[in-house]
Amino acid sequence: MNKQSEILEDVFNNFLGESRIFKNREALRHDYIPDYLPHREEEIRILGQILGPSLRGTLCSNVLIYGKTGTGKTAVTKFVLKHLAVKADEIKSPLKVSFVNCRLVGTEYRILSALCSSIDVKVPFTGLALGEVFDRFKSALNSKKSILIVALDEIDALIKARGDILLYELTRINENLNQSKVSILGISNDLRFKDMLDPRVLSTLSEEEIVFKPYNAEELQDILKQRSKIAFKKGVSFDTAIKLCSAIAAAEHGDARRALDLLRVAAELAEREGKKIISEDHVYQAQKRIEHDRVVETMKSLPMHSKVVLLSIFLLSKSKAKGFITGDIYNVYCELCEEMGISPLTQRRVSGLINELDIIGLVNSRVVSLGRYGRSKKTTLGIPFKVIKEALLEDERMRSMITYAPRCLSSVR
DNA sequence: TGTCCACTGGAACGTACGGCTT
DNA sequence: AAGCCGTACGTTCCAGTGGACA
Repeated sequence: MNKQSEILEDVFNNFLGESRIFKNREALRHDYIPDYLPHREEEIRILGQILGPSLRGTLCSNVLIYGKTGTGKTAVTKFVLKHLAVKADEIKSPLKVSFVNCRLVGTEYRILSALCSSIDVKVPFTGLALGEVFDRFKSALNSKKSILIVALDEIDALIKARGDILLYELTRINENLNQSKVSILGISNDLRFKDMLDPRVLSTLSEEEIVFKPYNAEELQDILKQRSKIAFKKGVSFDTAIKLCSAIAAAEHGDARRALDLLRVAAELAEREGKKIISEDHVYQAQKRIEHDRVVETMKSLPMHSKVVLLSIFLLSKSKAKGFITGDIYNVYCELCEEMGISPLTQRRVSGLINELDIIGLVNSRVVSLGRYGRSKKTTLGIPFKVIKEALLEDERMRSMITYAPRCLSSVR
């Protein structure tokens, strides 16, 4: 066996052999639902009280659950629904529960077909009109006496993509049912979600509301500690890593998902080094890795012109100037387009593209007035220069332009 | 105090395209 | 296959604007 074969042999054995760190890697994934959810007793109790009446066969109120990402909305809901289903089974109550993630499921059709399958109605993958599926759903409900609790996770994705027609129909469904009843539980992390709704839908949907507050650093620590006990083997040292992960995540909106991701990636890095100690350094490395992956992923999905706009801002950042107005960016953009042989969009459109880049966090822009010199948006890169550079290098067309020196740059204010 | 810059951002409209219905 | 519809993306037009400067 030569040297290289030995190296690979080592690497593979590392994976095949038992992990030195992980006992149960899954426990650090954010979709893992543990038996106990720290610091969510109050929310669990409230949701339980709202859904409780369904066990007696009476209709319970519709609920809207709000909160930023990683505040435990989905976990608490799944936890309560799981216990509710178990209890219903115990007392032979005709209660059914259906949990659908609107963003993952995608289309209205698939949401409806998921609801149908939860009450044992079979519908084809495709081919039926929406109305037909809805009718089958209703008649199936009408043919038996039951209470159905429909949980729609990431409900804002449904509204943004399709408007609130399906939601409207769902909130009205009880008017046409005489045997069964349907309660809706909506989960949203977009706080402006309510503004997008038809007022009639909103008033029906939000009979009850629960708001999930972000976790603070101490609460995040408790969550990580609890998961670590399940995830890591004995003798693995993770206390300092947990403190740092919690502090980082608490500083950014108290997102438990973020904290768990950090810890998981840090642990994987430690594992790769064959260590049993997850150090602060591993956490910092993990932070970089996650940030890098996020930027590369978002950039991949960007339309070409958005990439060119981003490249323009990147090239401007290379020069000393700080904060560039739309006119400057547009000049560089036009030059790049010419150089790349594509026809440029209008300034109005580019201004819109900058706003879109701002929303996804790749750049920061704000409207400023320059007095005599007019009113414009000042834009800067929203993430470290190096990260953007790495991400741009992964795109073939952008790679060749990354060293380009725009002619118009000397005129930048 | 009024002017005027360099845009912003809303609105209406055009075009291309994919999916569904007929 | 043809027609229809909704959506995405882009253009054109234009009223509105904050504040430096004359």
